[in-house]
Amino acid sequence: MGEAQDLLFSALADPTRRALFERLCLRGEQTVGALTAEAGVSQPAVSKHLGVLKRAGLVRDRHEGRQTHYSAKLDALSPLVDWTKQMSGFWESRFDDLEDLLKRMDQ
Amino acid sequence: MGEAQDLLFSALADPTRRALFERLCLRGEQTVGALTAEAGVSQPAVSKHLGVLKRAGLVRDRHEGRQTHYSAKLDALSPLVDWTKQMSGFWESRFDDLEDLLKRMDQ
DNA sequence: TAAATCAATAGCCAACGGGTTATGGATTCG
DNA sequence: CGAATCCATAACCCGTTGGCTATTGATTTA
Repeated sequence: MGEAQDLLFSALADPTRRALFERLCLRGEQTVGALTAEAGVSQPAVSKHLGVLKRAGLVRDRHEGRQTHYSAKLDALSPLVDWTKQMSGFWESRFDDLEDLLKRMDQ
Repeated sequence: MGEAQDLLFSALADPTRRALFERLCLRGEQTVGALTAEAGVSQPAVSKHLGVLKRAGLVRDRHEGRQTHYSAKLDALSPLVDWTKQMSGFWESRFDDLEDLLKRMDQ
């Protein structure tokens, strides 16, 4: 099915990448340098991971001078919620609340 | 963090594997042969994928004579719901209902 | 018992993914 | 202007992964 879905699931599969996304969710917008400082891998590695997250729609970037700020796009998680809902079968209504919230989160 | 979480996310990353799991969710218990018939890959490949899904806790197997029946373990998805909840930050209360349901589903 | 079927394992191979260092372009600072 | 900083890209390495065929063990069927 969805190419986007594939990007989403495989983007979240890597622990380092997931940690980056988690950090962005927890601490808000961060520069590449700040993320690199705690990532445990090199700056190019971080940049590459951020690229993958961006293509999956999980983050956005904002350029300011020579530095790039990244932030999480929480609404990108709704396809995941959607999929879980389909797998689970029933309970649509219970998920719908969350999905709406996610969609309203960033703009 | 969780080793189990890693297994879960990476198990769901592969499209073929996700399709197998989806089929088990949708159609219920299936033999390896039945799954192979529509998987588009060889029987050994299907067996290997099922092994990965099993180690991630996403499926269980039941041996009956010379054939093995696999079925989805829906409650294995709750860590995923859990994680999404954490990323979303707030709204725990809205998720709690679902999580309880998932946990009660199979045994 | 012999033949056939089912599924798991073994062994192999090509492709991919995540890591590194090196480099370059853009921007800020002295 | 020259030096330093920030980040992205390039080039490369190597371990992992997903696929295949061949085989084997177990069970059913003839």
